[in-house]
Amino acid sequence: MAKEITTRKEDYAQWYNDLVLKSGLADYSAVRGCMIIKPYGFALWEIMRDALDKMFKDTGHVNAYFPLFVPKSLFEAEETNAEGFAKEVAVVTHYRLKADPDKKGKLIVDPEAKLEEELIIRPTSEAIIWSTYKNWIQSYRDLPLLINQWANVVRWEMRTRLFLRTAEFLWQEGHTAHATKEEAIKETKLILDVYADFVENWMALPVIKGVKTPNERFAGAEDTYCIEALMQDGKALQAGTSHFLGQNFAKAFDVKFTDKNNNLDYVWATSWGVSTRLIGALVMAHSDDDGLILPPKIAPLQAVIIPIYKNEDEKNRVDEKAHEIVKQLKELAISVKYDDNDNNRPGWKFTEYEMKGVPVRIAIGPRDLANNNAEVARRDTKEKKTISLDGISSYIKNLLNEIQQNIYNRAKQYRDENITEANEWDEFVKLLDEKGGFISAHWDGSSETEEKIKEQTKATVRCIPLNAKQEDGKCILTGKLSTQRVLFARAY
RNA sequence: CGGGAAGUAGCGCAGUCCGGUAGCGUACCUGGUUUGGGACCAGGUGGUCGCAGGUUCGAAUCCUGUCUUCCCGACCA
Repeated sequence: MAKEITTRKEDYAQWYNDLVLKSGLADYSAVRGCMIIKPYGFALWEIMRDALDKMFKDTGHVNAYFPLFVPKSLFEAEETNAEGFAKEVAVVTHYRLKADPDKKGKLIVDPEAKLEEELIIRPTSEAIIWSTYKNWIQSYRDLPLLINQWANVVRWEMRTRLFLRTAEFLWQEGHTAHATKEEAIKETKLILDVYADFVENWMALPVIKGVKTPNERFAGAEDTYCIEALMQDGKALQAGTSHFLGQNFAKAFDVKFTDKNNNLDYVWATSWGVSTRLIGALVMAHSDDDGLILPPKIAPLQAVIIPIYKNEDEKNRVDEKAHEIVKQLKELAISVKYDDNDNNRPGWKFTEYEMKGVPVRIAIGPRDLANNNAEVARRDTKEKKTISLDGISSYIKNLLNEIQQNIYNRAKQYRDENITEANEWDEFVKLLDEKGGFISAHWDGSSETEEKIKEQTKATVRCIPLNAKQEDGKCILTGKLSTQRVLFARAY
């Protein structure tokens, strides 16, 4: 049977869906817009989560956990934030069901059990966390407070898409409190660097660090920093955000501290998060028609060994060699599986592990045994080589590093080739329609202009790059003066 | 929330116009032959046709209502 995944750029959404569903990462739930992360997908998330978690801890953060339910009165305390999320929160209004008097075996919401105050299911946890921080912070000695939480959140989106936009998703959200504005801004940027480091070095996905325009800013933030990545269909994806919240939440929740000079002041805050959306980014950035391509550093399985045999005797001889290789690879901390399941034939296994994105495949059969060889295939280039069994483990260790680097280089080359400068409006529109990717152009800095550009082209300012050089120019739409280019793109 | 499409076996679909025993592919089970890129042969299991009403001797099929999902917009990480 031929592989069912077919890629055509115009059917990118369908291709992406098929890939996620068939590679064993996730399923759709019967509950609208929610996803089920399958064991393989969760293993991938665990690796990503553990790597990030370590990076947070290495930078002085600790984990905690806060409630799923947020009383409406707390939720509405920070007005900008509340209004920003109001349209997409799930609301709990009752606390009990009862038997339906009209239909046997059915239940109805008990009208007697209406809550005095509705509970919001967190779309993000600023409200519940800051109402708690109020009690935890009195003095500068309590600061900085550097807390992260791994949790699920719910945002009732009109339209959902596996991993990229689901009604419920898993993420981490950091919430920190600081004595000074400078320290809080430093924290915001530190986390941005952590995110960029993780996405580039673990996920092999190059990103652009930047600041959001006021239109795209997180509701309740003073500044939103972000990392932006480019997908293979030319659309941009926001991969992570880090917000400088100023004193907005401290004021809304009355979180004050006494400083060294005995002055009372509001604390300065940050919040930051990345979600299971990163898995979507990974799939869309690296994969091909044959399935997933996972960077070795986050692949749940880095290598797989597939035996080829015609009878028991051959199988026994292959087994012996395979177990030796497994042992050697494990000594080098390489995750490996010997798939000697007799139910599937070798060809089936080849296709299966390619679909799952396993970086390296080792095949051993009688032909190889006779020559003390194995066939080693790499997923990123699909190249196959015959390698001597002597020293094969170190060969594979090097190969994994090479694959990691190659996947990154490939993505970076593609990304760089798809950042195009535009200086005229017609050129700008043409580039968006025909080439896609990031368009680097001047913008007059006004929300109205950004809004007009979005209406006419569906493109938004993805970010104002942090490392942008200063350069005089004219706004792509209005012709007004501008001092630096910003990145536009159509985005997910 | 606006515009389109679809709900029939685990999955993918045909059948619906024109009402008359529930079909195909795949998966699954049994036996045998196979095994270097998703094997083949034979036999078999599995479905109150999304749900609720209605018309009819008879409804997957016609009518009414309803729920859900997908796609395209607006919103969003």
